[in-house]
Amino acid sequence: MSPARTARALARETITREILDSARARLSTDGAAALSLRAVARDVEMVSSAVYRYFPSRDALLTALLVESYDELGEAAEAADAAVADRADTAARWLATFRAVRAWCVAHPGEFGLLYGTPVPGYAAPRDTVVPAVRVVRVLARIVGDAYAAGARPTAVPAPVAAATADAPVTVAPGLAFIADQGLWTGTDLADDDVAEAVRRTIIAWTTLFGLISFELFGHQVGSVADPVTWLDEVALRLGADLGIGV
Amino acid sequence: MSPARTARALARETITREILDSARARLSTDGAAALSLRAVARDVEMVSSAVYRYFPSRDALLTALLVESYDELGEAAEAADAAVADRADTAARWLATFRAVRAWCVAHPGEFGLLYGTPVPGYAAPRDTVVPAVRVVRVLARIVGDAYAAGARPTAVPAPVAAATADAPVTVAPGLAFIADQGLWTGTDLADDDVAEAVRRTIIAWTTLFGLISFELFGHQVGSVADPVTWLDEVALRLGADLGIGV
DNA sequence: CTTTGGCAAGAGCGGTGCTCTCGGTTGTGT
DNA sequence: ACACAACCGAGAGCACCGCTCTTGCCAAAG
Repeated sequence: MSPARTARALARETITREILDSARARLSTDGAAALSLRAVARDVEMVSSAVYRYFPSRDALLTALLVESYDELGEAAEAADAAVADRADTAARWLATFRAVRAWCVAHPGEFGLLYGTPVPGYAAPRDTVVPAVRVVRVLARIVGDAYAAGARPTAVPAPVAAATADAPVTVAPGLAFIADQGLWTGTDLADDDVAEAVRRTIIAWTTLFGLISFELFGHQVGSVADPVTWLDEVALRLGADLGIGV
Repeated sequence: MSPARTARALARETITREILDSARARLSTDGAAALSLRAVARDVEMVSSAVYRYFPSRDALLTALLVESYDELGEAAEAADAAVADRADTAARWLATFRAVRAWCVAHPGEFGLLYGTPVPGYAAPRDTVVPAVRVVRVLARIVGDAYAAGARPTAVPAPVAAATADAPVTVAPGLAFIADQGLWTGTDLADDDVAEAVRRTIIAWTTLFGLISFELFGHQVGSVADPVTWLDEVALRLGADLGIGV
């Protein structure tokens, strides 16, 4: 960017990219926990110690991969939503987002494992990763908000749930605070109860979507789901219908 | 068992147990992928090569841990269901099972990572693991079957879902073949459509339960869910209500 | 032209899975 | 009672890993 594109800066940029690409390739074959800095070094034909000039530690490399992957996934979700021409067709946007998220994860199983799988043992993701991490659920929330602004409403709470949670405290409250912060749901004249209900179901939808993909990629669906693609479509429809999307 | 409890056989049994226990402890601290045979050897105060007398490879040790953990989790689920005195109260059994599954997973995060997290890179689970692996979902299916035998029915399919899947092939068909095989849902005079719907929702329920626990244990709920325990209760109620459990 | 600093290379430390060999112990058939 | 076989723990060794430190080269900046 700013630091005068000298030959040296350019070379550094190129090599950094090569390292990241090789690391992501290794991610899919070896898994995040077993990501080997030496193996990456061999791939880019450098000595292992040289890689440390670009990333001060294996953890730093992991963080870079984490941010890059979260951003790619979020970008894919946002692009899929934005590609639906009829902005009022929230059902189509909802389905497109579900499909795009799954498609990215299936195309990048290694990165998915890094993002949502077993945490890498001695590694804790730094703060920088939370913003890109919520991009996907932000897309979902925005679609819900648009649907409600257009008059849609969540379906009624099932009677037993309503009875059991009548005087229970709202457990999800801090939950999607950023929804309010970022004004995703302003413009909707929802009652507070409807907002709470919508937040709950949005979180459930995201949780289920993650469960679907995780089961598929980690091999827990063999013999129980014939076709993951149509299965995901159907579940997406059901979750959307609960939210009042797609009437 | 049968092979005459000689002093040697007894010692072998004891040491095998010690190795397994140490390995499971390490599982929680280091993660499944980084499980080090040398580390468990140090824990049981043996030389690493000696451990190979008990498990021919690290993979064999992993398989043993996998089977043992699946069985423990399945046992916990079955015990929770069985502990509900009023067998007709399927809602209570449903909730108890959800709670027990979560409780076991929270108490055994390392084992959970092994069972449901990122697959260990060079390791593929052998056939022996599929039987214990389905015990949990079997418990859920049995409860659903009991509810339907007592007259419960799944709630109506949301209109948009019904419309979209009207002429779509059944994608989940082979799915819970073992439900029919093991006669979990005999005694219910369900229409074929209701059976298909119930199978779908049972799978969705299990998928969502897994997603909930995974998000909680892997740190994707921070800031979005205040109290995982009451949140799980509520989601369990909702999923049960969709299935017609808990009217 | 000199100095600063980025960068590749290599040696070295302690860790890993796994194999092989060497004695000592235990169980068993004669 | 003895001998043979099976078993088992210890140790050395191989090739790999992440990471640190030192050395020396070479381009960029003054």
